[in-house]
Amino acid sequence: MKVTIKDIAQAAGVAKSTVSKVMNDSPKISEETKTRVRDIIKQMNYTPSSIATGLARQSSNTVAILIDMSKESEFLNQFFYNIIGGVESVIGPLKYELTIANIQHDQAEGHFLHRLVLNKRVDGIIANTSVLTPELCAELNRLEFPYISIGEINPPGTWVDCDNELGGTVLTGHLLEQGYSSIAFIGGEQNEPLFLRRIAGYTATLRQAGLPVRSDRIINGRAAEEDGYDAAMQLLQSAEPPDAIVCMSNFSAFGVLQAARELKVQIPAQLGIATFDEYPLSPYTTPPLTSLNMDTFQLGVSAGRLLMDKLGTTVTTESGQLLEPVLIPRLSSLRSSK
Amino acid sequence: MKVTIKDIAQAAGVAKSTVSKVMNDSPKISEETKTRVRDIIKQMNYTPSSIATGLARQSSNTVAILIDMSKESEFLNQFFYNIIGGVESVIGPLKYELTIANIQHDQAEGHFLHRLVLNKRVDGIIANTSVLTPELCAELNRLEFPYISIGEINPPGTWVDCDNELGGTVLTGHLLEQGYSSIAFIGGEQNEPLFLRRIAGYTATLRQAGLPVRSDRIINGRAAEEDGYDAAMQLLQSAEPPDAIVCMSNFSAFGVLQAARELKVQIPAQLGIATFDEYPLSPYTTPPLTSLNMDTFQLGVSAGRLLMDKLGTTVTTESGQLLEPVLIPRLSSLRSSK
DNA sequence: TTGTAAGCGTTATCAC
DNA sequence: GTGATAACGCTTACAA
Repeated sequence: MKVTIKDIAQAAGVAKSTVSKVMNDSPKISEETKTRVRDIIKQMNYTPSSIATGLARQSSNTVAILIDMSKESEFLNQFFYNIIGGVESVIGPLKYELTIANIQHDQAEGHFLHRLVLNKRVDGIIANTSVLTPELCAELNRLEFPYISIGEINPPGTWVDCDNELGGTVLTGHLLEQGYSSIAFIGGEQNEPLFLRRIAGYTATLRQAGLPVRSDRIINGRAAEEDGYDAAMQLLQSAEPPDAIVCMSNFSAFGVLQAARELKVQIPAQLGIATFDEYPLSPYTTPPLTSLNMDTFQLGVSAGRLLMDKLGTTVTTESGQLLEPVLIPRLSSLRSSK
Repeated sequence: MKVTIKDIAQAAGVAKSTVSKVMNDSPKISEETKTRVRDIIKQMNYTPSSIATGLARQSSNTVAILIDMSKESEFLNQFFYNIIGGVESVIGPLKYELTIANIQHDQAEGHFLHRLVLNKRVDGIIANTSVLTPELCAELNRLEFPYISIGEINPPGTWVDCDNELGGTVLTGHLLEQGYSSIAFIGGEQNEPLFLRRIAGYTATLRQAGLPVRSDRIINGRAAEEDGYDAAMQLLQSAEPPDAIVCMSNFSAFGVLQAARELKVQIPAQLGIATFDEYPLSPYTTPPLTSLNMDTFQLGVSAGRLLMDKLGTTVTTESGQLLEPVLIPRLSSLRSSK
């Protein structure tokens, strides 16, 4: 039923190795036999078994994106889906396959290190920092196994990330430009690196503008609607309410919108809102949200390229690993036009 | 460097075949040797090469989800992302890997039939009807290659789908219950199967309620905001405007909200809105949208189960392939409480 | 330029 | 119970 290299060899009256060389377009085979063998290959509709090839070549031509699906917040992030597309767009044309692996099932023996790496099931890995713990990175380094981290990691490791500090700068700067002067920041989790980066940009921008950085204007919490609502309520009802808020996510921002609506605070007149992340809902809230788009597809592209580089498939790769975010100004923060 | 079955055999002083049997927990091996060999395996940190195993067993323990990333509308649908999660959740524990393949690059020789199927790279395939054309299904049937379609296909093929007709019924029924009596339907593409199913439910429900089905109340178009806006404008400014609208998507619905706002039509008092699909934005529009949630994660689970069944890995599978949608009533259609 | 033969790391079929 | 040995389908020196 299935046709193998042997069948082709026989049909063409040549050795298996010759067929193999023809398949790989070796220069040591005469054009004559090449075309002859190729004809037969077409005729018999032969496709080499990638498993056998993999065994012989000691590689699988596959890379994995690791995801922790147990973390809903992470899995549900459409963010990852875009990364998948970005990675695929660079590795696909290079004849690599993409497998998506959930690290959740990975108890002891089922650990992805075994299931995918030692296994030789994949040639390289892409994952974010919550999966790629320092210990894992150390292990992968020791094994000299190629991997790319989404999010900054320690030196020997290669990573890509969105420039979150710049993001904090851009959002804060935008609000300042719009004439807001008392800007709060909400929705970050205390010591989370993501928050720290973003708040750094926020802080630096305020300082540079000669404005004070007040700790009572920075409210930590989850990046969820309720937390955004609570934070906004607290801020807006304080003695000196801010006149603008930078939010960690669209959901936080929606909570702020809700609070403002209830307190009859006019947006953008009395309160400006600008938020990280461009979710599909950003344009559809009332008013639409000024948001900062991080091109996660491009993030996947960068990660894919870096990985392909490591795998020796030469691709022109930019050395910079930080992607610039793009501000999308919408009504929630535009009062200069008034 | 890398440790193979041979190394273990030598270290344990047994034959390779014995080690293999131990790995597969064959009953013909004494507990004694089993534990001895296992100890060595642990010690030497041995993991069998899945490529070699694949070659020997003639299977890859991998299934693919095919996506056409060139169709933005399709790729961007977070819908697919949930399916991925659903599929993974059933095949993962069964030691299958998941690969995501883009059929876009598949010109001639690069066609996925070669790249994945004839290739033996994957043991089974899951894809939606836009990828699984009748010709492809025929070919796969001929090859007796296992595949599951997301969306109904012809007889020999196995498929899963959301019950879109029931969806049409539920949404229309809900609006009727809320006291609306003149219900329009917008956003479907003329002959698209998805639209036909949904409109069938809508039509049947109206008929059953003794209401007329008026063709001027059914407006086709893309499921995008602008189209929804245009359709709503047209309907609401007509001689006999409807008092409720069923939308094909959240985006259509947002267009309707926009139009209603401009025309000062009160929602839900003067106009009820209910829509297919529960996007993250549904709860955040003004007012929040009554929407119909299709559990696409569960769709992936069903597809995964059916495929595992075909691959002989017995899993308890429900025979029904239609998933029931769940109505999430929100303010945009609730006037009975008033 | 083409053919021979030895791997690649498992599994599976028989003997023992 | 355990061990040779032949597949599995392809690649790759090394010969010819």
